[in-house]
Formats: sequence, C-alpha cells, structure tokens
Amino acid sequence: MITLEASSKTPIYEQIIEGVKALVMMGKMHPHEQLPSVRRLARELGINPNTVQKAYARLRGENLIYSVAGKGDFVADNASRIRDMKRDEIREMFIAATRAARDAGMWTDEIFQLVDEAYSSR
Amino acid sequence: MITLEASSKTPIYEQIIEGVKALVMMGKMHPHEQLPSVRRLARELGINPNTVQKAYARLRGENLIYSVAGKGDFVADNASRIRDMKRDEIREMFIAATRAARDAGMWTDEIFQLVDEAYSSR
Amino acid sequence: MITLEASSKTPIYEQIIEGVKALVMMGKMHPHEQLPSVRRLARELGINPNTVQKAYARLRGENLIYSVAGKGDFVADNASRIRDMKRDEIREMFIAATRAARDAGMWTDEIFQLVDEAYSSR
Amino acid sequence: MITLEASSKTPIYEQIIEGVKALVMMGKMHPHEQLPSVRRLARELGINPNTVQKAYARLRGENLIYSVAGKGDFVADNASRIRDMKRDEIREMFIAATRAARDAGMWTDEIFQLVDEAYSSR
DNA sequence: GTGGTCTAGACCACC
DNA sequence: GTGGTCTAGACCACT
Repeated sequence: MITLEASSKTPIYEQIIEGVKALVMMGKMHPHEQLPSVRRLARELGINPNTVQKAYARLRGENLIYSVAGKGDFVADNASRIRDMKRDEIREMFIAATRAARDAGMWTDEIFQLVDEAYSSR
Repeated sequence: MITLEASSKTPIYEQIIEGVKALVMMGKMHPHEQLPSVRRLARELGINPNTVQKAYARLRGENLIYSVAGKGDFVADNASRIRDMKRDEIREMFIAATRAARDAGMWTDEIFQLVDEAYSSR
Repeated sequence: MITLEASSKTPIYEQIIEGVKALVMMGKMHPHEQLPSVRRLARELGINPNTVQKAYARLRGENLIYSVAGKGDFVADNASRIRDMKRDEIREMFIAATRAARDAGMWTDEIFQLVDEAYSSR
Repeated sequence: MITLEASSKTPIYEQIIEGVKALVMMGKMHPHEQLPSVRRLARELGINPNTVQKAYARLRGENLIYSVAGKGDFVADNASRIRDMKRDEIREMFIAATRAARDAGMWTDEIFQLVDEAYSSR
C-alpha cells in the first residue's frame, strides 16, 4: 500500500511517514486500526527495519499513532487532524509558489488557469 | 546583492545559484555583464571561495554563465531562457500543490483565495 | 577497473568520469549496478575523496548515475544513452579533424589509410 | 585577419599562434612578410599586449617567425614546415578519434562515410 | 557504512 | 588579479 521511490532525495523514513498520513487522510486506514509491524513492513518494502522504526517513532512523536506494548502500533484517535496539518503544509506550498510566480512576472489569471487544469487532470 | 539565509537547510551554493538566477530574471544583471569574482563574492558573503566556485561551476554547467580565464565570469548570452526555466519550475510547484490540495479535499475556491492573498501580500 | 594517468593534463575527476562512461559503454557495468563508494574508489586510486565526489556529482548531473542516501551510487537506467552521447562526441572529433585535414591540403585517401592503420593497430 | 573566441577554453595566446599558423599555411602570409606589431595586434584584438607578446615568443621559439631589433617580427623562411607540423597534429587527431570510435563499436565504413561528408561540406 | 556540504589552504595557468 | 583543480579534514543526515 505504501510505495517508495529509491532514487528520490527525500529520505525513506519520510516517505513512509507521508505514506501513512496519506492512507489515513484518504480514509484507507481508520483510528485504532493496526499498522503493519515494523519488521513486516520493512520486509515488504525491502528496507532496513531501523528505517521503519524511525518513521513510526516520528509518527508517535506527532501523536498520530500509538503503541501498545506487545501488540503493535495503531492509528491514533485524533488522526483526523492530519487533514488540518496537511492543509497547513499545502497553504505554505501555495504561498511559496505564488510569491515565486509574482517575482517571475506571472499574473494571477495565469496561476488560476494552471490550478484549474491541474485540479481537473487525471 | 545576493543574501544568504544561514538557518536555511538549502545548501549555500544553491542559494547563490538561485540568487544569480533571480538577479538575471529581474533584469538586474544582463548578458555579458561580469559577475563578482569568486574570491570577492566569497569575502562579501563571509564564506569559503570553494563554495562560490561550486555555485558558479553549476551555473556554467547549465550554460547560464561563461568563464574567461584570467578575466572572470560573465552572464551568458542565452540567459534570457532563465525566465522560461523558472516558469516551468513554478508550473511544477503549482501542479504538485494543486494535486496535494485536491487529495486533501480542498476546493479551487479555497486555493484561489489563498493565492490572491499571497499575491498581494508584502 | 579505472586507471588514472597522472601525467595527463586532463583533470583527475574528468578521467574518472570518462572511466565510468567507458565501463558502462563496454558493458562492464549495467543499470542499477552499484558503483564503488566515493571513499573506496578514492582509496584505491590514491586520491582525495572530494575528487571522486566531484566526478560522481557531474555524472549525477548528466543523469548517468543516481545516488541513494546511505546506500551508495548506482548506474542510471537510461545509461544506455551513453553510447549515443559518445558517438556524437566521436562524430564531432572526426568532423573537426577532417576539416583541419582539408585545410592542410590532405586528401581523403590519405585520411582513409590513416584511419585503417589506427583501427587495426594494438 | 585573426579572430578570437572569448568564451573558448583554449587560451588566447594559443588562439593567436594557431591564427598565425593558419594564415601562413593558407598562403595569406609569406616568408619574410612582416607581422603586425605586438601593440597594434593587441589593440586590434582588444587584448593585453603581454598576451600577444607571449604568442610571438612561442612562435619565435618554434623558429616560425624571427625578430629584427627595432623593426619587428617576420615570417620565417622555413615556415613551409608548418604544413608538416600541422599534418602531424592532424594525424594524432585521427588516431585518437579512430581508437575512440573502435572502442565505441563503430566500423570503418561508418567513419569513412562520416569523413567523406565532412570533407565535402561547406 | 553511505553520500553531501563546507572550510582552509595550496598550486597552477592565464591575463 | 582571475578561474580551475586538488588535498586534508571536518560535520551532517540517512541506512
């Protein structure tokens, strides 16, 4: 369910974090649902368990998942706030892109058209 | 004319590259105009000459500047294409952001408002 | 597998680049095969790791290799185009040489004989 | 009569040397004909007289020109051997190109055709 | 262990 | 003075 891009410059553990967030946000995983075990996911992705461990630790640090000793990791109850966090990130993306566009001499019309196309594509 | 953000996680040499591109794009530097020498810019920015050298080498690799032995580095003739290159980059930023926004359940209205605010701010 | 010519005036890092290209072109290295690590190759060649790093960085800039953080560098998928790139370079060499030869009053017969000898020698 | 390419990586003084050789080889300058003075040529080319001086010094070192105190520099009598020197250089170009072509898997037929086209073009 | 970045200092050819 | 190359040594993040 999670796919990695080996040649990408974003670290694997971050790709895993984003992958989990995406699954929850798209409703493919729900609060209190169990995540694949560290070792299992590592095996499936063909990577080092330490890397998965690091990703889960970060997710735990953000209180997006919780651990139950001896049982495994589960999606947290408050996982719905992922949506808000994601929106904040996206806001920043648009702000940065818009400033760059303005500096490059693009007008808002051009941007709106671009967004429209991208939104309805694929 | 070029400023560095020390706390940024983007490498210094890349900040220099972007700085030079921006100067050309904004019309503050023109084809065949001489760039500050490697040593001089390094002194001004308080960094190591090798770091500037690396930035200039990359710019040369993209044919955006050319070097004349014993004289210095100059803005390339075809540097006007920086504008188009930059626009392509910006297009990609908006496409990525828009797709992410759509996946996060945002509507185009929300995006348009966001862009409008960012465009007119500061 | 890569050998350096110390007395050559072409920079070491460029010799490395050509060496890697040659290995791929001759089929001694294949896409997704791992290159010797920066430090290891530096040790083997008796040079500074930074020099190898520079060579690999250039190869990466040409999309002939790709880096995976913490794992190493690998031959790119599209590395087969090295062959075509090399042929274009060779074409240019012959065109330049032929023009010079014509200007120097040499005939094609003379050139053909020269090529024949060089081709079958060593 | 001599033209320089500023952005070229071959040094200016070498471009001058090649320029003088070419003029003699093409019969546009003859033995005992006077060369432009150092200062004059420097002015015409918009470069530093030291650079022209260096080029003339090298040509003198190869006995291709001679100096007469108080009068200037002149094409040497034995300048006809420029042709032979040039041919040796060209031989080397073809040998290098042919070896590279062979290593890249090109056949002599392909080379011959390439040479033929280049020879009759322009 | 891996690659990526940066510094400090040196040497070279060219102008 | 200029850019180009190389070395030595350091620190960082990632696996």
